[in-house]
Amino acid sequence: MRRAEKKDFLLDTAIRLFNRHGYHATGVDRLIEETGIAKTTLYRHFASKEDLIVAALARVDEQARDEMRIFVEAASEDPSTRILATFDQLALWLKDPEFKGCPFVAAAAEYGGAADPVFQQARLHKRLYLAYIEELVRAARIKDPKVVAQQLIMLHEGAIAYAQVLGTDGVAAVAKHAAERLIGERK
Amino acid sequence: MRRAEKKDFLLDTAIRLFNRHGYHATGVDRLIEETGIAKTTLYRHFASKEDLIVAALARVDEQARDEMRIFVEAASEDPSTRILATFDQLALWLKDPEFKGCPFVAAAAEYGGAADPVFQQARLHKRLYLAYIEELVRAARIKDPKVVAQQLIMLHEGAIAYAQVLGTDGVAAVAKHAAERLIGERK
DNA sequence: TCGGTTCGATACCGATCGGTTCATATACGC
DNA sequence: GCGTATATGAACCGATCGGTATCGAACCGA
Repeated sequence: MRRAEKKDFLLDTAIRLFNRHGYHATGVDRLIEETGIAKTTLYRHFASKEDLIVAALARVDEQARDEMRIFVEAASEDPSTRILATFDQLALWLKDPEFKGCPFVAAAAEYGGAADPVFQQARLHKRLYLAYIEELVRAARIKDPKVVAQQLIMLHEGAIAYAQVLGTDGVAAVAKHAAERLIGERK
Repeated sequence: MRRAEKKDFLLDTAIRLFNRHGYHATGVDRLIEETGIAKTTLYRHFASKEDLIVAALARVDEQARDEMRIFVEAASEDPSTRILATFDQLALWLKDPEFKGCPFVAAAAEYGGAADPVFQQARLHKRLYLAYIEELVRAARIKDPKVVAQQLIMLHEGAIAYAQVLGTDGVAAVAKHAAERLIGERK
């Protein structure tokens, strides 16, 4: 395995473990045991566990927003339909057996200091996500795009939290119906 | 300080520390240092840290739902207005400088196993909260009360997550406007 | 083939984790 | 006033935490 491959393998495994057990609960020893990669190698790629977490979040952010963008663009050309398609992509995520709630919200909860790099990375993701949704809303020529984008994000986040604690059955579809009501007759 | 007082003091302090730093990150040693109560005494009241967490969550659940019920009943007699009042109570919570996101969602994230007592306590709270909202929706004679209650819960949870990561300014009001749209013309 | 350099596995570091043991202090029944 | 039961604090437990030092192996151009 090459250098860069090892780094990616570490990150992917870390993401899996962090999602499954949480950030504090996932020890560095566990990660090196799971990957078979030496601790020294890990610390050559990442200065600290915090650094690793930030890198993992950045990777998840990139993947998640890419997948969403690709899905939405493939779903439809109609701007309003594209907005609703975000909830179909959400449904795919919730159905994943590895789904355990939003990694960014969890990270923000475990590293709550506003100055904490982990928290800032989580906030960055949400900002970028919000900006993307707002972009979709503007494309649909909906009034008050900022407010509507916030409301759509809330439906996303709410569906994720609901699914995490109470179960995923039909949650995304229910959120999608709410979104239809929010963006309908509002141009 | 009497026995029962010590137990309450332990629980209240634990709740504060758990909210501020997370569950794994808050050590038992830190809690006993903060309260000045001996570790032996703590373990006489609670069998384990997990037991303490469950008790803390149960206490927060009780307090949160009581406060919401009292606020809503004082706000109005009109069922629809009462539904919207839940977002005003939410606004109060978000404004609290100690606010750090939903303690139950955080607990569910850190103790993700569905069989984990901590997770089950978190789920119990959400179930009771959902049941209360559904009760309000039924009182307002709104169609599809189960679905609408789910959507309102999603707005609550979404507003909480949004506020936790991106800031609290005006979030509850924006969620309230979305709720108005969801329950309007739907009887 | 050699000398030098980078790399990785192991053993180890002090600190802290959740939890327990035990000896002492205190309160209370007789 | 005395003996007993209970509550307490402090010292301690093995395990694990994030992070390092050491030392041998693999690899490099010459």
